[in-house]
Amino acid sequence: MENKYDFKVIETKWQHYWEEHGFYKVSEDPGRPKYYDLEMFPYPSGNLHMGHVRNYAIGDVVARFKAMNGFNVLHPMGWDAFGLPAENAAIKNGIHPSIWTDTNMENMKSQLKTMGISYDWDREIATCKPDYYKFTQWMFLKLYEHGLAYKKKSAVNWCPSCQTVLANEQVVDGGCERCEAVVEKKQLEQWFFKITDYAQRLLDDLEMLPGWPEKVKIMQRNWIGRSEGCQFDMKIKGSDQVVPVFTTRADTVFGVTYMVMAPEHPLVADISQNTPQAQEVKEFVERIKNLSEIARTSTEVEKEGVFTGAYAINPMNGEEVPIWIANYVLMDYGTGAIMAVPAHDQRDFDFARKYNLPIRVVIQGNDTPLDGADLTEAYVGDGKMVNSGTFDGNSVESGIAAVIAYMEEHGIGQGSINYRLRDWLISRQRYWGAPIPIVYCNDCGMVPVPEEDLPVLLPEDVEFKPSGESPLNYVRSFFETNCPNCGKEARRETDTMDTFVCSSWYFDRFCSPHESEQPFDKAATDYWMPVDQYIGGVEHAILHLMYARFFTKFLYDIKWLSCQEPFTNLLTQGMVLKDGSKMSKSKGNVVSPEDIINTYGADTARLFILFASPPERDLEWSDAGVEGAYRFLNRVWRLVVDYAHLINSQDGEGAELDEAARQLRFKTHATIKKVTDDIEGRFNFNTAISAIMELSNMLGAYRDNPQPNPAVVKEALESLLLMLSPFSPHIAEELWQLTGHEGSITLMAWPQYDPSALVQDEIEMVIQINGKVRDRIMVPSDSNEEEVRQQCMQTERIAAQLQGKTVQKMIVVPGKLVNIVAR
RNA sequence: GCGGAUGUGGCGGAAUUGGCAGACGCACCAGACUUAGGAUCUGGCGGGUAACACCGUGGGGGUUCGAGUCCCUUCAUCCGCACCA
Repeated sequence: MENKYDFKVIETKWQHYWEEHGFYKVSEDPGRPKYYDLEMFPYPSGNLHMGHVRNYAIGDVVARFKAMNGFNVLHPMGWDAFGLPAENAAIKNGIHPSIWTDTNMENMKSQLKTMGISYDWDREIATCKPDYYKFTQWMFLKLYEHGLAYKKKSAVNWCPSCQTVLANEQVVDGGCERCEAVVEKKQLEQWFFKITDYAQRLLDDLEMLPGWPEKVKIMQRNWIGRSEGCQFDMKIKGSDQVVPVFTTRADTVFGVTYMVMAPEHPLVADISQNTPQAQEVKEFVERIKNLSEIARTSTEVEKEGVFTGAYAINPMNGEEVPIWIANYVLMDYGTGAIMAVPAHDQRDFDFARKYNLPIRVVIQGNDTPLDGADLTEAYVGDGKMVNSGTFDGNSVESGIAAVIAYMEEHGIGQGSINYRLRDWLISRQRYWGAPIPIVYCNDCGMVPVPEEDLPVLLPEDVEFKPSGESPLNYVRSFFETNCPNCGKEARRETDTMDTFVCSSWYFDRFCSPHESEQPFDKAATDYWMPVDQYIGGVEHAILHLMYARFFTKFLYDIKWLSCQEPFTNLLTQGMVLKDGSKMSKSKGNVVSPEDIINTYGADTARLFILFASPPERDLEWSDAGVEGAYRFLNRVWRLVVDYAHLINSQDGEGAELDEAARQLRFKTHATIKKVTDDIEGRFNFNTAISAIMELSNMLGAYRDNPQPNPAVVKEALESLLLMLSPFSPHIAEELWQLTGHEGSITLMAWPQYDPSALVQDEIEMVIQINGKVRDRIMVPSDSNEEEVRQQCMQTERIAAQLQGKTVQKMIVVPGKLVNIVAR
């Protein structure tokens, strides 16, 4: 046959056809159910990698499948286009970040187009464009207006060699990702978003997300880290000062033998003043301050501390206990100070043993020694309170409640909840980001830029410092401005926003990407939001997904959005591996999507990547596997070509089906059922594809039939192409046309199975003896249990096996098997 | 240390509700076609055996007529968090 599968011609042809006919452009249509299908938009690094291909192939199957099932599908794509690599490229190669980014976006867009994904490109957005970041700035202003954006001095990661602040994610193993210098801590004025105000809702509303992987929800729960306890004040002996402490173990308050404050605690200098320990304390604080984040907080580091010379008073029993400062107490959790109960907290125990501090047992477990001196480790289990005055005899649980109640009654302290979650530091001392819309005026102080003055444009003409320091600090025309309030000379904020801010609301923007006066049109988000299916890498399980949820809740609160959660269903796809590890330049195991698409075509690339593994799991790249996918598409091609004469004739309509034809029809409908269930119910594209392969195999074998039934073949082939089309759309289009259909397969309805075709006259039943398969029989599918029992005893093999045995029991699983229990 | 996941042929994987372990694909072996084959088609393919028997889902134990699937225990690998009071 001269008609060969020429993917290059076919793929180009249909990509142009789809584009010319605007197939994937969508608008709101109240008459149809909507479906918002979204893949995490990429950073425009310049080239697609296999992880992208996998992500977008998965998303495209969902989009095409839903469209064929009658949904009005929104499937947009854009660019998370601000960020450090562009700036590094500028420093290294002298290319302006905007040019570098534009070039990359263009390149990746054309690569995406060769994949044949059903994007509505009219909705393309890039977060680095003023028409977008204008509204990122608007988001900032709204948060500011509602008291959720604030500035405070904070310890940040500082790279002494690059002379700049680094984001947490830019610190790799305690060093700068760019120059590997050891990162230091530095106190700087920084902008924060008050995500902690939403901690409880972010936690509670995880319950509203049954469509999210449990794993991601657990990670978020742990990250939020809610813990219930109480907070109370410890008075400083001989002073009016008090130090609040937080504990989850109020029941152990009578076991307090010392107190610990974080070295950074603001009262440390005060209380140690005029004590013999003052100098030692000062030195210790200095030393700890200069440690890197890793050296400071790692569990590997041995606990150490110094006595401050001061004493605190336990409000429950009036006892005086020494106040220490130690490296194991952190300033930014709880109150930065703890009551130490070495008998019942392992960390306190370790510390107490090291510095010979007393250990007093106040919870008596079954075998807990009463004397702290006999303990070998802290006792953290349940038990009865002892040495605790009137509270003795309480269990841990009732003791906690009783002590808190007592504290509240006597004005000592109160029940309190702490979160591990911290406010979101959004300042970046970088050029390539959305400028923070704030002006500093000597008279008016901090003044937000009025909405009508947005966007605060990034100046184009800047000079990049080799040190990495933000060029914005040197652009007078940028930072010299007038106060929006009083008109006097003022200075503009030169920090830009973390790129996670840009990606916290882009899914809203996709609903109405061309709005110029507002971030999005409420009618559009009311129609499209929330995203029905969100797909991306699990590496965003916490940061991006938490920030996006926070923004959505905030926009809901200020009545801009009608949904409280942005993503109804979440699919976290696994990584693409080669030789057992993640593809990376340093390992030299990178497979380029461009090469694969050039050699085998997009249909093959997509098919392989979806077939090789279920989406959530890691996928091992295999060149041989790609060959296999390519061969399969070639087989389908030949199959259709071979049958072309048959299906173009109209013979055989309504004719009686022989056994072979009935089997083929059964397989067709069974496959439709299976593929539909696999895609819709559980996103198992690998098994869906294997089912399509089975149908194809059966159709291939049926070619040998001397009297084929054209109607049954036609139905089988059409179903095959329809089911293949979400996975490998180009070849499906071409073969659809080749089999005499007008128009595009993309617009066709998903095939429906006919339950009556799945009814069989006879079914096979397995016969087991003592749980082992010994024979199989065909029985009429309407046989009752008694008939099956009779029949299975009569087969030769079963009769032989049962020689000399007594049948004790028979278990019949209708339609499946019979198990004969014989001894 | 805590939390989570995974473990099935030579390989990727399937078995969806406790009911035929190994679908589908790759690799491999044999055959057909052919000047040729790294194309295509047909057949085979967990171990074991002449054929049965028998053994087999990381290891050990248990529940059950029946376990890859449920329970207990243990090992290995990967991921996340990591002094969170």
